[in-house]
Amino acid sequence: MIVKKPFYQKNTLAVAKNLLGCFLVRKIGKKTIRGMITETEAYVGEDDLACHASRGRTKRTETMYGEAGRAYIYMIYGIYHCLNVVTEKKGFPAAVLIRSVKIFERPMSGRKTSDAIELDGPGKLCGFMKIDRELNGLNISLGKRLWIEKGIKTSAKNIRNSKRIGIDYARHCRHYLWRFYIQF
DNA sequence: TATACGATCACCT
DNA sequence: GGTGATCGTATAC
Repeated sequence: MIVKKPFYQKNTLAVAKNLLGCFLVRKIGKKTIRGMITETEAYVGEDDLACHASRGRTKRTETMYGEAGRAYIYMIYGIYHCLNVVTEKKGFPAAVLIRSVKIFERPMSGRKTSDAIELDGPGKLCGFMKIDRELNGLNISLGKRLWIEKGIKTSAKNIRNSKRIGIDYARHCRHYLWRFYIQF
């Protein structure tokens, strides 16, 4: 079941938690890759110094100011891409960074190991799923090329939170516990 | 026009 | 623990 727009219009911290256990789906031609979201981070508004929108509305952050349920994808360190989902009301810049997914199905038939593939890190995730800025602004509630489906049930018991990664420059905001991950 | 740096990762010690 | 890769973006001049 494809996650629709109202899901993304809620409070960003709630969406970040709700996305845990959902499936991120990427369709490339006939191939479909489906991975369970295991780690997210929230970036909320211009007052959040870790959020790209803290420097105001620019060409790059324009997508974050748009309607909920769009993909905000940017390049980082010249080599990697990061995938975010835009949340909350149109005009309010907020998004959830998808940091990690776990893929259970085996990519190659005949492989003996049934180990899940851990895509632990936004750069690795985008690399494996071939997500780049070409998909920036895509409406992911339509179920075309990239979307999210309802997944396993999670509860407060198996959701953990911590400080966000790699944003030590964000003064007091770096202390916010806006990173969420699943602990089974 | 020029410069500084980043929501990362792999590899090094 | 630390560092280099590598380029788009923001900001300063």
